[in-house]
Amino acid sequence: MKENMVEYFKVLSDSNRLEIVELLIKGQRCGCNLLSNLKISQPTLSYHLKMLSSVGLTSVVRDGNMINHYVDKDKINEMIAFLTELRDLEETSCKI
Amino acid sequence: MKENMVEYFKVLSDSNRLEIVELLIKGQRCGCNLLSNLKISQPTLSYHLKMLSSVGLTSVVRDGNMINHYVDKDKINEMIAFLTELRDLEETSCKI
DNA sequence: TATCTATATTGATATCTATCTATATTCTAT
DNA sequence: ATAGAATATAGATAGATATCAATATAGATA
Repeated sequence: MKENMVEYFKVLSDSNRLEIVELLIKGQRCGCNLLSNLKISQPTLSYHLKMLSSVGLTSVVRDGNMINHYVDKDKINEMIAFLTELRDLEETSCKI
Repeated sequence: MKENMVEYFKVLSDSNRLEIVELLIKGQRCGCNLLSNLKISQPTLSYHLKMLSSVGLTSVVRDGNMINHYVDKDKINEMIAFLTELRDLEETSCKI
């Protein structure tokens, strides 16, 4: 669980990738569409999309020439659950 | 807001730092205490603690020789709020 | 089959990151 | 004032990261 979180945080800790997720969460899009909304080259976009899918934050579905990407909201929910549990960990006096 | 999130994600995207946050969230601790719970050198710990506090995820309070660190739970709540809003962004048909 | 479009890969590179050892600083207490 | 403990800084380094231009691949269609 925690190792997954480190991966998710790492993948979301880039402004272009976070932007991509914000675009995709509203509905699936192809790379060419994303490209027109970002200021990066096509190979760089391809690299970021691979990072996102490599940890499962996004998945793809082919549609002819285009490959549509979409966000796996379950992964977002996992992050929310993790942070909520973290926040709610009880204080203890056992520190050693 | 979003730029803050990129920073928070970046800072939490390291297993040692996430471990530190998990330890601190249960109550404030000094560096020497953290050190005994981690497998890193003292300068490396100092570096990580600085990263955490530089984005405001932690703060410090001096207690004699020791410096106690604690997590700012408001920042965790900000992350939860951001991810929740992200997840709940409505789908639209306007993709361009 | 030839070509066009969308996407992926390669190779290069500049910058950033995590880590260490060695040393310095800061504060307390003797 | 000196010594000890906790913490910070400096300098070095191996490895990771984001980026690009150039090129390759895959699928659709004329």
